[in-house]
Amino acid sequence: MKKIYVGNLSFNSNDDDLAQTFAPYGEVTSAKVILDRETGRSRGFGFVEMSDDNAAMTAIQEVNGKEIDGRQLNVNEARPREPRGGSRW
DNA sequence: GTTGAGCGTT
Repeated sequence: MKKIYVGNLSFNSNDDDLAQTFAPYGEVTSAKVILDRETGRSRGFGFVEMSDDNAAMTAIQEVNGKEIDGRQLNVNEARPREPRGGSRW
């Protein structure tokens, strides 16, 4: 399983659009466009998870730079998300 | 427009 970061997304993109973008390259197990928690609008980036690592890496190479709605996607392996939790737990 | 969320207190 590979986690992929997708940046420079069009604000018109949503979770499903993201899934469809990667679907041709392998099994997309999860796709999510990050929305601004306060406004509910797109933050311009998202994450995709694929079950097959090499399919994911191929997808990264193929989708990276892909122009969508006039913007070129910035795709690469995602970095780990900071652990959740408040200042003390 | 660039690396995810939330509860709720130090």
